Amino acid sequence: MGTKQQITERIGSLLRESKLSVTETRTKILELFMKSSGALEHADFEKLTGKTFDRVTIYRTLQTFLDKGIIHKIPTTDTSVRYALCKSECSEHDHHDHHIHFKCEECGNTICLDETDVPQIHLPKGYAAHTVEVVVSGVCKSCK
Amino acid sequence: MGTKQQITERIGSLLRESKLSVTETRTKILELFMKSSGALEHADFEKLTGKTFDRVTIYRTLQTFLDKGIIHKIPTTDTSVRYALCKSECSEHDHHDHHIHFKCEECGNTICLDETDVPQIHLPKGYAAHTVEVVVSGVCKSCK
DNA sequence: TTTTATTTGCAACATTGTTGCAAATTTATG
DNA sequence: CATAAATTTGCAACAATGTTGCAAATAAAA
Repeated sequence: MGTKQQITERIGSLLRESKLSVTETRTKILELFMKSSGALEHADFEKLTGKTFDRVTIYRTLQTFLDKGIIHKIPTTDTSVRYALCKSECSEHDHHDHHIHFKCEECGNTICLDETDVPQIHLPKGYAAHTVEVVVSGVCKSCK
Repeated sequence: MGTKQQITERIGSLLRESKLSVTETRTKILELFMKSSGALEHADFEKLTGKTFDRVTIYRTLQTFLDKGIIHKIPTTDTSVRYALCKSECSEHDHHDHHIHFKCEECGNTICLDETDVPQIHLPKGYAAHTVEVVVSGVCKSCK
């Protein structure tokens, strides 16, 4: 984890690497991602920051992070959109998140299982796969 | 496929089997599902029916169909919710849709690949899987 | 420190989804 | 087939979520 100071510095470099200005909103939101054990959705940021930031700013910040390959979206069957930090190998035009996602039916948390590879899918003839998204629902380690 | 007459009868039985009244809205929406090659989302119904039905009625109809196991949801990374018909083996408390979903990046269509099984996922110790959702993006047969 | 570029917050709006209730339709009953 | 009972529908009103333009504030560059 590291001290608060170290985290702030790490966030600073991450933003500068992505050619983004280092602002309070961006720093705070990245901090929340790093502290969190799982994926976050828009509403979480308003709660966790106590409405310090405008809704619009949060939307725009998340979009910017997506564009720069800092975070990725996780598919859901409801209208919420969940986001999680990408691994360091991701960049603006190249996502390398070849992991699956796990949603716990008990605690509601969604986490990235970074060690669990996305399986090979054997598609019918004529179909070309580009990306494969896997979301497993069940009971997580902590809730078992 | 069958004649219009036959489809209407099939829909009637399906609704009665699920202990639902046979109404115009429900018949029309099921008809659209059966005609459609892929998954549909709420907005499609308003378009396809030419605003014949109230938004609220469509929401409630889709929810009812979900509850009865007539349709299922497909996960997405945006705020839209996509629905598709379940296979005949599904019932109110028992879904048996063990297939993957394919979203074409060209035509935007989402389809159920009924012959393609959901792969076994080997989770880390401590995790219990309940359902596995797989959505593959790429280029479909027709767009290739 | 000043200039320039970027980001933020506000207002206003668009879209999507929900709830209560009266009217209309469907199903059950005599 | 007519009527009663149950269910479904449409409307109005609201809540939540997401978007856009623009002026003020902040960060980066000079």
